[in-house]
Amino acid sequence: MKQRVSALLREKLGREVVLEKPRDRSFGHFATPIAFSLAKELRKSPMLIAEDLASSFKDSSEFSSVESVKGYLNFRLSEDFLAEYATWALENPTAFAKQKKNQKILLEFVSANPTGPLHIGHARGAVYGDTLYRLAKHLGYDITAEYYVNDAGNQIDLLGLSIQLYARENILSEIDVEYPESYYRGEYLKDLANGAKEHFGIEILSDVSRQKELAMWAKDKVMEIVVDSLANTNIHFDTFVNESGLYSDWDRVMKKMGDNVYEKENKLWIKSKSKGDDHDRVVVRDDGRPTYLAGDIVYHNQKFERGYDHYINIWGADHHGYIPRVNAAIDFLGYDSSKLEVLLAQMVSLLKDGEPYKMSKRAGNVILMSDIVDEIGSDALRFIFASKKSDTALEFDLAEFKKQDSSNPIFYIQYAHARIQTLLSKATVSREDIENANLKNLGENADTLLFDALLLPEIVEDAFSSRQVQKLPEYLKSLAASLHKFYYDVRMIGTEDEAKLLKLLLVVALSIKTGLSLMGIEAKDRMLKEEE
RNA sequence: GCGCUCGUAGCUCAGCUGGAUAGAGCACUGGUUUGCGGUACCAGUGGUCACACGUUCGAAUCGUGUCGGGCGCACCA
Repeated sequence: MKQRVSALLREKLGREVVLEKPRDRSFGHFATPIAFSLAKELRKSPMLIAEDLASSFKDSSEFSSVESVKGYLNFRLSEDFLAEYATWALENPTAFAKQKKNQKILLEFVSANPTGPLHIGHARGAVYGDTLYRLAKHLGYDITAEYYVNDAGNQIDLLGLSIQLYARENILSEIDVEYPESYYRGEYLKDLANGAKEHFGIEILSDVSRQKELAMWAKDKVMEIVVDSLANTNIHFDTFVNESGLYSDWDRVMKKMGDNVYEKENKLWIKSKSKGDDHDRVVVRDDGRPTYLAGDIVYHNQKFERGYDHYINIWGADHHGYIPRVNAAIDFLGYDSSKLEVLLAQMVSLLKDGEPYKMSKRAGNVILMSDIVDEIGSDALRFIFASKKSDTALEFDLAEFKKQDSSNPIFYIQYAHARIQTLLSKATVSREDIENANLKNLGENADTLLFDALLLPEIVEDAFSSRQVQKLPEYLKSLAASLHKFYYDVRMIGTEDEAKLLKLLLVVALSIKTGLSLMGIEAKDRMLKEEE
């Protein structure tokens, strides 16, 4: 709709026009302050310009009125235009708000180390990434969701060690097991230790020389746990790339970097400082082991060789200092680093009884994503995280998070959808009558609701292109509110307008359902009643 | 110290490519059924948009500075 209106304006004025939502709906559907910016050039008062423009739209069929108010230009779409659009949407529900973009995007997110289950901090990036993915898919982008598995390096050795330590104390009942500070703890080690015992035999639990073997087996098991808990939240990946599989390409990639790599102190460095990084960075240590960055260089080379138009990485905010060196490496490889967009998901900090609650994988007191999902459900979790702007640090109380009442708007939205289904089931007219009804002369309230429901395509486009996923839940909340209000203001069943009013509700339901599905949430047809 | 980022109602957060009286939910107060699930609706209380200066016809929004919070400043991932 908005596109249509801007196109008309562009034609008329020969320039791009900023369209905005009027503060008050009585002003119309769209508004523009264009007259203010024209005032200077034309040396006329904004009021006069707006008047002139308004009268020039008198004959257009898209608008029922175009008015100038205090220099603003307010547009009201015609009933014909809205009715036609709504009818089209109902006839093509799967095409509603869809587009066909011509761009191949690689989206990498979560990419948590396979050393333990996902905790609540990972959930934020996971929800954010998956929502972006769904939006992009709907908008017709050719997008791939990828998980980078860091299955090489110290943390994997540590996993093997941690399993053995757990087993020695709890399965082999050794006393005086000494724990280094950096080992992992947590319930999941128990399952891994028992699983290893079954798979390899009990000896592997105490044989230090087999730590590596144990770790390589365990990290795959951990990945199964991770994938499983993501799936429980409706998050799926198209591809997984293992760090350990990338190093066979090492020599070729280094050659590609040319003289941007040099040797010093028996280590290998890249000249990232010349690209704005604080220092040059080590990629291979003097004992020959590659650093974390080494893996990322090979990985990003592989990404760019696969030939996408655009790359998005979602990282935790604590990795932001890492961006310059990765960009430097991409440039050195001969690719355009501006094609890589890094989105940072800010930290999630927890409060428990009003006190900051420190999670640490190594202390074993992490709040697992799967625990929260068990407790409040995937829908509520997704809604909460998708509602927050990703670049704001988030703080919440654990108790608050567990509440399942109206303080969580997902229930409010679901209720709106369920309410519509109830009304439809009580209809005294046939489904066919409803679908064929003419959406005209609905009255002001209904007209407003219809317009709100048809706004979804703009929201989806905006939410994705600005990477501001929270715009979708915001919209759904306000649409649900409009619906609830409408329900109280207007009686539908049994009235002579029943068919067209229910058709209007079908449009609202379509928007809610489509919007929720873009957040990985399924719209409910009925709410479970409390008590029996 | 340097870099990134945030600072909007008691709380959790929207609004930020400058534009019409600063929004929502929660909390608090008071109301709403002869009407389709009251898990809802309506109304009210509550704001120097951290502070200062600047740009502008116009600033929560842009710029500079100050203060405050978070994160980073590894050959850890």
